[in-house]
Amino acid sequence: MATTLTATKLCKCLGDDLRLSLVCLMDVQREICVCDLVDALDAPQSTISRHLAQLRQCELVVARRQGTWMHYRLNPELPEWALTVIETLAEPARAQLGLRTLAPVCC
Amino acid sequence: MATTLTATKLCKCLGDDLRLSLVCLMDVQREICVCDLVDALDAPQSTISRHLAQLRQCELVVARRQGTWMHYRLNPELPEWALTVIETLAEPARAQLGLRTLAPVCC
DNA sequence: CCAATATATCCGTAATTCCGAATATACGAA
DNA sequence: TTCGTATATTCGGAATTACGGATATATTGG
Repeated sequence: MATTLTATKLCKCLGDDLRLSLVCLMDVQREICVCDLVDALDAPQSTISRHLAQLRQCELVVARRQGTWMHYRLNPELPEWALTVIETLAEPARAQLGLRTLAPVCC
Repeated sequence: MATTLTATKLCKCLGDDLRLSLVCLMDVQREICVCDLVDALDAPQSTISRHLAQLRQCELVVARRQGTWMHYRLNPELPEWALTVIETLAEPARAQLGLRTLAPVCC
């Protein structure tokens, strides 16, 4: 059920270290596939997948299937304000979370 | 215990309708006192106060006492990025939350 | 000191969110 | 069809957060 993205929902999505990491990584890299996310962030696959589902449900990200792989990226139809928030947070978040820009392993 | 404001913490603070409302109101009005907040937002006083305490603890807002009243405002020493996020969210949030610009009752 | 007002904190409970192992599903290749 | 890989979903329990009535604290005025 695709609900509209509200300010509160966006913040809820970004108010979690793991989800914020996911979003930040997608903000730099155009597209990332799940396996890369799984080994970039130190968390079990099911956890990553669950958070991705949440981001999808809020329409923050979209997925593209390529064979068995799923490629995620920020929803290109994100409202202006949402994108601004994400990009504003990207830098402090990267520092806070110690995100290394990841070299794509798979695909 | 004043901890540093991280991106995640900011988002957690803003990821709640009531707290987002509080922050938005402070973003327009320079300073607001609790009683005005209590009757602007439809919630019991203890709830408002609890959320204000949380915002204070994250150093998102600061309080000034004037007699029995407490005046709250956004922390003027907020990092740039945090302020940008708040101001970016202000408009969509106001729409989402149906915030009327409140006429100060007390003080 | 006492009363009144404004605000903060406590605390038990309810609601929400999070976790990750297990399991299911989707797809390509053989 | 069967296997192997990639990803998604389920589900029960743990952890976090939210709620609000009751109560505590702070301040002013008498």
